[in-house]
Amino acid sequence: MYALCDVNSMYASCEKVFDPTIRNRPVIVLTNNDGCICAACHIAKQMGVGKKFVPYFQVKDELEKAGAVIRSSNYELYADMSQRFMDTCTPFAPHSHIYSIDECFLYYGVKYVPATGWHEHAKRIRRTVWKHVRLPISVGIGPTPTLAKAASHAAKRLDGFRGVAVIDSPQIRQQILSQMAVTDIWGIGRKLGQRLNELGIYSAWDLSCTPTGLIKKQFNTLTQSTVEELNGTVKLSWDDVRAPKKEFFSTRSFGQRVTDKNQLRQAVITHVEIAARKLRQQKSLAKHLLVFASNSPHDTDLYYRRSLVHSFPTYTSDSTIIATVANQLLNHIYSSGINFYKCGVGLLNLCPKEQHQLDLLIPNQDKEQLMSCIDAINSKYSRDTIFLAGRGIQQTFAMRREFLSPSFTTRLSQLPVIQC
DNA sequence: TCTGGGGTCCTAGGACCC
DNA sequence: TCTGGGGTCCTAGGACCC
Repeated sequence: MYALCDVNSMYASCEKVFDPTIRNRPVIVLTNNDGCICAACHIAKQMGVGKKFVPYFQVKDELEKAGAVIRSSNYELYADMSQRFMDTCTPFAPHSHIYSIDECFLYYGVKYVPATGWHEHAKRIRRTVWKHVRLPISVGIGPTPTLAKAASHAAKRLDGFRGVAVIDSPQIRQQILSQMAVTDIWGIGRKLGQRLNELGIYSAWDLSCTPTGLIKKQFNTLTQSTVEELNGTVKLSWDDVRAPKKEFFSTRSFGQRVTDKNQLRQAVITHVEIAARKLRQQKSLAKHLLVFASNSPHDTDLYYRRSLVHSFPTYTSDSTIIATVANQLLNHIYSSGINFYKCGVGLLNLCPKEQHQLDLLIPNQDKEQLMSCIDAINSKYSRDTIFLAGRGIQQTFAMRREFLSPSFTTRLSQLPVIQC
């Protein structure tokens, strides 16, 4: 069996943990640069405000009228709370996999059944997370990852489940899938949903009843696997769920437009550090580096976007080597007179470090010890303890975060204060 | 006054080669 | 001069997820 533990409105819930004054109010959290809405607590949802990913300025008045509390994204807080959540969930199963900042897959193997039964087990996970971390979660359990996802959807959205759903019989499977739209299924988005609707397939249950042959013919094997998973056949094995990433990106829009080459360079180097750290964390090496920068399509009719790909002579995960190349590529990407709005880097074409074939003629130039030393120090203290000088000491392109809450759990100076 | 997220994977199509 | 097949590599853009 598979379980999916999922924090309800993660960012909004994190904001409420250390601020009792907003617990009974609608809370909205914005994306980077306070651009769009990215989370709304259940009170906001009930009031019908806080639709995900609409630009904030477009709904600002509406939110004000509803008396909503607005918060900027506080990733320091969410990342720390996420860690606590994961640490609490993972001991409940022999295998676990962190799927995203607010979701965690648990895998129990094929035969295992908890002594208390699945339902009680799920409730225990939920209660424990609430007790230890004060975050509300949903737990969905099912025989395949896709059904666990569907169960978690039911646990969160459907009446009568109260945060816990277990798909352990054909009846309950039908009951849940019939109440879900096809687009509520993991892997079925807007476009696929439209095409399925045209075939008369509206609910998840409709899809599960569609012959897989037809789906394979009209769509692809991936969608076919989804249908089989809905019917209880495991197509996404535990290894698939945990498959290593094939590329890593770090990109961000600026708080203010950037025109200065040096500022753009600092941003790109920052992204190199972030992407390279992810790469090393996965114990992978990259063959290709992509660097891009662009203006905003909203600013002007003349959309400017340049991206370049560099192929390293040998696979690498060395931040200094990657940064040097990124810096060179930037010379061809930068153009004066452009109001840059976004930039980023990608590390592509990865291979596992232990499978890497060394080149007979090109010596390996990765400074592996230096990189692991930097990673060790930065993970022990702060990400910014040791960094490449090219990133700059005083970055002037900082994000706009007008409504930022304190980093309650990660900065001594911002610890919550209880007044008696 | 200004304000429009971030990440990963896949595919179609073009360029080029033999 | 035009045409044919098949392969690789690269790029842009689409689709999906949170």
